[in-house]
Amino acid sequence: MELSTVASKFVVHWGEMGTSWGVNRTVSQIHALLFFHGRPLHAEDIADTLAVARSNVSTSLKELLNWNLIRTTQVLGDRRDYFETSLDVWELFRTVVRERKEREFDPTVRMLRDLVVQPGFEAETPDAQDRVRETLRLMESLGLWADEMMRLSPTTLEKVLRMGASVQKFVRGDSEPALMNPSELLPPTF
Amino acid sequence: MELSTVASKFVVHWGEMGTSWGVNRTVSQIHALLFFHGRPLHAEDIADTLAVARSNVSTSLKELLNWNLIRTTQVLGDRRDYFETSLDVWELFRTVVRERKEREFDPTVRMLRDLVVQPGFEAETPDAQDRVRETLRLMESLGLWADEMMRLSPTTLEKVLRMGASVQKFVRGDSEPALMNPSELLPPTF
DNA sequence: GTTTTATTTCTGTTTTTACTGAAATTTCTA
DNA sequence: TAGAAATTTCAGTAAAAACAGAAATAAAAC
Repeated sequence: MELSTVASKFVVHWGEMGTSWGVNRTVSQIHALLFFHGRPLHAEDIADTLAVARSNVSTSLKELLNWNLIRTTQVLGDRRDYFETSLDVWELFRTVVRERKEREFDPTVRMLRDLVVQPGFEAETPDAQDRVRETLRLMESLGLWADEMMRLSPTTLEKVLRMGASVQKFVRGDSEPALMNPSELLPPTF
Repeated sequence: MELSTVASKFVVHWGEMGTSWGVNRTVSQIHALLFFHGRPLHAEDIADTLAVARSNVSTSLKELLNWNLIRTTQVLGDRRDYFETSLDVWELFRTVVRERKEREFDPTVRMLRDLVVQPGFEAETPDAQDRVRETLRLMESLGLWADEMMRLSPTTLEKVLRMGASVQKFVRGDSEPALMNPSELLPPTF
């Protein structure tokens, strides 16, 4: 498959940023490709389009599956696996946040919880103890908040965000606050 | 300087996580050390304590300065530079968010803005166009929101967070919503 | 202005990560 | 169940990042 200039720019940039987002270039390029293309692709197609080794694609797809960012689909009369991603950016966003929280955040919270109950902890200076406890408190608040937010439906999440930004404009007199029906805060499963 | 078991565990873990947070081990270990220790240290002291090369510390300190996570201080009668970090976790948190946003987020927003006005863009399928525009929209909302949030004082920021988590518990009937005086949402500079 | 002290820069090494291509395995098909 | 098609694993290579130690530079002291 041949990429248009626009598609190519999108995919290449996403790939470059991927490295600073904690995944390698190929992984984020593949995801960008699937997202932009909008329809399922099989591994070989991806390898051709991005000009990377077939095996590299295999590894990267497995990683994307682990991130819950893609899923496999089947095409009638074709035994190959096809891969697709959600086309809803907000859902993708939620998935990324959830996964990154689990990998990059939760382990530290556990470490801190562990630390403050260790026998040696009380021997540290009171100030150091306070700082560690404060760190734990911050991370726990943040984690709790993120969990709640990620529980919201994409639509609601978007509104909460816009409201958050607007509340402050309002207090500063820039505009009216956004209106929102609290019942929308109910999780989508309700 | 000899680290206690607790301090060591804190520093080592922070260093490990650093790699998944986009900075290298030494950089985040140094920051963890300065934070835990709570008082200014000079480069050699840091190198000794962490058992890394003096030159490595020099590079890492420069990077931490770039991140605005540490600053230099002077000690009377000592020509060496001493380094210290803010001891307020919330302020540190704000700094990290601000910096990461600038490096890992804003460039992509610019790319997307650029993309949607490129001549070739209209030639893409309507669905692909929509997805890119939606991505841009999401990132712009998120960026705006983050900017607003990071403008708040640490104390207020903490309250907003707790409130955010509590609103939803309330709608689900778990508890009363947190109370908050809207005037606290005024930026600290007011 | 020379010596001492502190810091940075630079070069080469080590370590880690990403990737390729081939081989092995699995899965389907006929 | 043999063969073909698709996928994964693996071993080796390439590329990138982190780091050490030496050399160079800068800053202060004498």
